[in-house]
Amino acid sequence: MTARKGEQRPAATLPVARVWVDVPLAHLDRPFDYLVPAQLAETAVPGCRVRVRFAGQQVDGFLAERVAESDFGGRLGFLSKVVSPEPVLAPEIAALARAVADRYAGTMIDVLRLAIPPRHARVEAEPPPEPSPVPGAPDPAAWRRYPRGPAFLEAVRAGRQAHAVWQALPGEDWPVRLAELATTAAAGERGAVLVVPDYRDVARVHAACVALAGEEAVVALSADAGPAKRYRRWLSVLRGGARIVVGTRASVFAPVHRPGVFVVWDDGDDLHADPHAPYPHVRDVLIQRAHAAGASLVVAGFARTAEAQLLVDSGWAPEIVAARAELRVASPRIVALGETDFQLARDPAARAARIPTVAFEAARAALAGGRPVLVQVPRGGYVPALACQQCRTPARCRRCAGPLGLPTAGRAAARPAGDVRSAARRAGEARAAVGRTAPERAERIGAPGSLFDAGPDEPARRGHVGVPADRAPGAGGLPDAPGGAVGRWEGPGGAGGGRNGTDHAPGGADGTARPPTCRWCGVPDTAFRCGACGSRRLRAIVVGAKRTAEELGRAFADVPVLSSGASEVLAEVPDRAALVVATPGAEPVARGGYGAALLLDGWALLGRADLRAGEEALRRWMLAAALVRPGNDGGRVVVAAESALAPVQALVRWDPVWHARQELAAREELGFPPAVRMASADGPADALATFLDELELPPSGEILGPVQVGDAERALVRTSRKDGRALATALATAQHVRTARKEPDSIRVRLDPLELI
DNA sequence: GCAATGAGCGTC
DNA sequence: ACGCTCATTGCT
Repeated sequence: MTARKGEQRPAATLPVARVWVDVPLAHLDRPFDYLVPAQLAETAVPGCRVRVRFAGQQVDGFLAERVAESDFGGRLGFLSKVVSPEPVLAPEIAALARAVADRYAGTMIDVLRLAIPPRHARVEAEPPPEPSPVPGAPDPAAWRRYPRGPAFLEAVRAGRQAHAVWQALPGEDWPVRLAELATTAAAGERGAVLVVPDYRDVARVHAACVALAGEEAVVALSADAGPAKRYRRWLSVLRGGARIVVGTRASVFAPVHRPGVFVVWDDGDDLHADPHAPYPHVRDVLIQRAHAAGASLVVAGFARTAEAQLLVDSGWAPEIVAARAELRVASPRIVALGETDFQLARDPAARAARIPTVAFEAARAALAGGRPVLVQVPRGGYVPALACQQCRTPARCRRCAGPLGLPTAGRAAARPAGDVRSAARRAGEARAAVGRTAPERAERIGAPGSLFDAGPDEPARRGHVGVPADRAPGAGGLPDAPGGAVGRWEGPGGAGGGRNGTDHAPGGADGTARPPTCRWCGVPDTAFRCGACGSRRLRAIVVGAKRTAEELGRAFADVPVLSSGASEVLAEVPDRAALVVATPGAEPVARGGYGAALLLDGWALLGRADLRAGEEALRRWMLAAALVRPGNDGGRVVVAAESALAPVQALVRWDPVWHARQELAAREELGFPPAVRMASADGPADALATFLDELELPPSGEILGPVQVGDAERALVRTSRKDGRALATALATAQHVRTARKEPDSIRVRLDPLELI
């Protein structure tokens, strides 16, 4: 397949190959043209892997397309070699990768690295699989518990495009529901991609799909398989053998033929955010892909994210939720125990474990009935944040609403407030809040003209503009706003004096010498006052529930204790009396359902220095509580958290929709994603400063920070949603400039990063 | 005044 | 890791 030197002649037809070269430089993120030598005319097919000479080096690349002529002015080189004629880059995936790269201010080749697994020559030489038999459509009966469920399945069956945000009932056998969706598509000779957080979920959903659609129709793609196995399975999808793909995040790019339905399960799980550049999120990629492919999409989970709520609010996706009557039948009985309700059990052993009566009794009853009891304990290693001493609402910066923390010696506290710039300020308007001392600033926060005011270019009304489901989710690429423009965003106090708006507290916050400091913008807050209850006292969140769980084991001395966590994760536990201690995300499934669950990780989850802390706590609680039997079958859940808190109320009432609405409203008020588009930029101080200087932001653009993060610095950049595309373009352009200049330092850019501190 | 040499740069 | 440009050097 190698072209020999000297005697090269271009192919007779379509002699020009457009090639994505595998170089890491942002400013080279475009195809380069090469001549196809006559002897490679047949093998140099669109989508194949090639090697080309690029700047004197041999580099890998993907052949995007063959065309008749080039518009390059200079002399073209020849392709050096066709690595393999296998067309691994399907046109659909190429378009998707381009859109994802643009959405995340990254490069095509970075996305292709995520999308296309490494080649394995021996596997490629194996004969292609037979197309799998078309399965029959499954029985949609279980979907009748959800009013719009059967209609959605019917749309998938008929090959119509439909979107949905689905909240599963507690106890729902969701792997089987996902298998039904996939098999319904496969029955119509369409493909399906089911994306789940981890390999345990892959195994469960794969088994469910095999049971419905047959072994040959389904393939499991997850990173834990070796390279040969991985490539073989992926190839079987590419070659049309398997119609249903079950996998973890990278399978969003699986080259299924004629995709009919995409599903992301538990979209709030941070495993759905790829840790490799350009850090795409499964939900975003599937929204884009479903739209481009005319396929259906389900964003699913027990809990609902603010992002999913936005899809509903904008009219992009109708919701699939059960009626309250169904929920009453399915839900375990859930109670919350705050500190005030914390009545210790009389039993001496339980007393030693500091187990409240209600929890102790719930566990005792379940164990007496021969059923396992789930005990959810926090993982170690959460960064302690500051919260209100009195009501434990996380303490937030009054200017940018970032999380407050205690500065470690010699670090973030030193950054002056003057580092904060906004596009508006650059344009010449002096803005009020910048560079003032804290009390002065506090006075100004609620006033018009603060940094958080919606600019003149923002839409005047809050709210969403609904669009028909067949409309583009965003102009020309990934949906900047699924369903178009979303209303304006404002900071604290923007509209009518919000939560933290009018505080003007004298005196120190907690009596310490070092004032609490915002982890985002670096501004110290010498006059903290809780926005929720008005208290001026702060506390650091501390955790001790792991020990509680151990002591609980002693309280039930004759019951076996099983443990599932970071070191060893159990998939399933036997259906008999046992204490199952698990960290969030590692809860084993109990076949008949747990008799009870004790959720002891409340403060650790709610106290995380993360804007998603509440949503994340609810998500993890619901995942655990969903494993418990219905209340009328004795199922009990006890959560150790203050019942006044929104996530706790949402759990007790099993109302993920109510919580998601609140969460989204709060993000709109505070100026967090998904209400705004935000990016983080990390790098050495000097390089970052230059990078930020050169950013050409849209009018709504604003820079927070930088603040010190470890050895480097981090800034946050945000714009309104409608300027999301412009933000990504600005960041990409700034990266192009840097790599073109051969700057030695690199700046890491992430859009809408999940962890924002 | 101009060839010989080398560093830097773009990259088809 | 090549081949191009452009600056510097050294010789007539």
